[in-house]
Amino acid sequence: MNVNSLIEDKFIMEKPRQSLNRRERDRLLRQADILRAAEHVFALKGYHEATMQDIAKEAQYAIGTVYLYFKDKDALYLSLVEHKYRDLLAILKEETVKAKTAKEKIEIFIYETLSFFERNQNFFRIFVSERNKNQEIKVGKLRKLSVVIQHKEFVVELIKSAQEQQIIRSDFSAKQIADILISIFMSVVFNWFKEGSKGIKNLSSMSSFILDMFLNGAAVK
Amino acid sequence: MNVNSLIEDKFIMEKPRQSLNRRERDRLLRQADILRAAEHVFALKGYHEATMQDIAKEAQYAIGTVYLYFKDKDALYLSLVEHKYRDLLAILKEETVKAKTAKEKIEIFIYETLSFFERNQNFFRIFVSERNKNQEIKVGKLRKLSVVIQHKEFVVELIKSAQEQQIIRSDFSAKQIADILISIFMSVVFNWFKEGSKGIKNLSSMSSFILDMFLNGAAVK
DNA sequence: TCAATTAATGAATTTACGTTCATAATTAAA
DNA sequence: TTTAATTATGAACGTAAATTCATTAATTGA
Repeated sequence: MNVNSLIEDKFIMEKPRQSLNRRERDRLLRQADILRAAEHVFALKGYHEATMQDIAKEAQYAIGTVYLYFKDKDALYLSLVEHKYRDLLAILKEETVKAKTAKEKIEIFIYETLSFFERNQNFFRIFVSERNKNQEIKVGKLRKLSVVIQHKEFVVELIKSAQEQQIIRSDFSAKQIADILISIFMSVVFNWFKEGSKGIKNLSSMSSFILDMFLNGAAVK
Repeated sequence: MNVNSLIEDKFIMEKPRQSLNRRERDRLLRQADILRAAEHVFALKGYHEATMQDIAKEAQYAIGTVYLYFKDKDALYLSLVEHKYRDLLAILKEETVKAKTAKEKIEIFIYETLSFFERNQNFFRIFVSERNKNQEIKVGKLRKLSVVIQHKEFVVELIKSAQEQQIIRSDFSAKQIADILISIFMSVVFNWFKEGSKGIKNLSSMSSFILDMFLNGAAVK
């Protein structure tokens, strides 16, 4: 073992490492392809009625290929939900720190979430059904993802600090009120999507409607 | 054909009619058994993960028997949803006519719906998922039931008359606001069930919380 | 260019139901 | 009690979808 052989070795080692990295990149791109297709199909049909064949077709791969990238249907679905929630949470955290008051934070939360769903309409349907899954006693085989829980906790924290700042009523738990905020939000977004081209509301006016409804309710003042 | 033969005929006709009625009664009782079991299983597992075997077992019948009473899984599910919605709607209509103002009607609506779901906790889960089905683009094979639509329309009418009486804001459609009311309602009921024995709130206090939240929002006044 | 390695394919297999149906048990009629 | 009619049963069947795997295609390295 002379110096040369060591250099040689290192050189040899480097190459596979390089090509492995490229492979990994390609692999991720293809995974992303499949995730995009899955998002579309799951949103359209829901978890149970979406088939792996549907997803493979949408992604323009053979069905076997899908299984090279995801262990099974479950893993594919969970990976999808996880990625999207992660993106959403990252945005929310990044944007809300900029605000000073709790009320501003809630405003930003609503605006950024709306804007996220405008860009990810398909995911909105998955978000809704994922949220309902939390509400079932028996969640089938699909485990509750930690990002989903983190997202929920994030909203609860927003409300909690608003309660501390006397902006939100404290006669009910932050959890209860956070759920109500999300409920109102989903109801409005759903109607927005349903109306489609007709009721093109801009994000700001929708944000303020949701905030107004949440803070002040539906009564004539 | 003399008079006697006519009388004889009538007598002969009567008997089968009688026994048919008893049979029908028995049949309905057994159907009700199966519906009860189905309600339990569908609530626990959701439509897709509930199996006919599960339902048969819960009802303590063999699987073949279930098919003597319901054409298929779909028919069983739809029959269940239809029965329950019918009951709920009947109560709501009966009770709300008693009120004079639109606000009173909304109060009664909330109270009676809460009280219905207290008696039909299993059905609440089905109600929630049925409601989300309406929100899907592609509803699979399960058709949208007219009772479900009627229920929705009922709520919209409540809001519409409240808008006419200047109780509810009119800057958004009755439909939009009705959806928000239902959303808030479901969120609160869900939390109520989840808390279980801990947070035993009585119906009246919950009703007034929902109404207060809906009319006045979450802000500190 | 030519192995050799890696990735893609989709037919074949497995599995999990929904649904049917020949058989048995029960009830009613004679 | 015997026979006929009705109801219940669950093993067997069919189907659709998830998953696997032998084969083929593409890529890489020498």
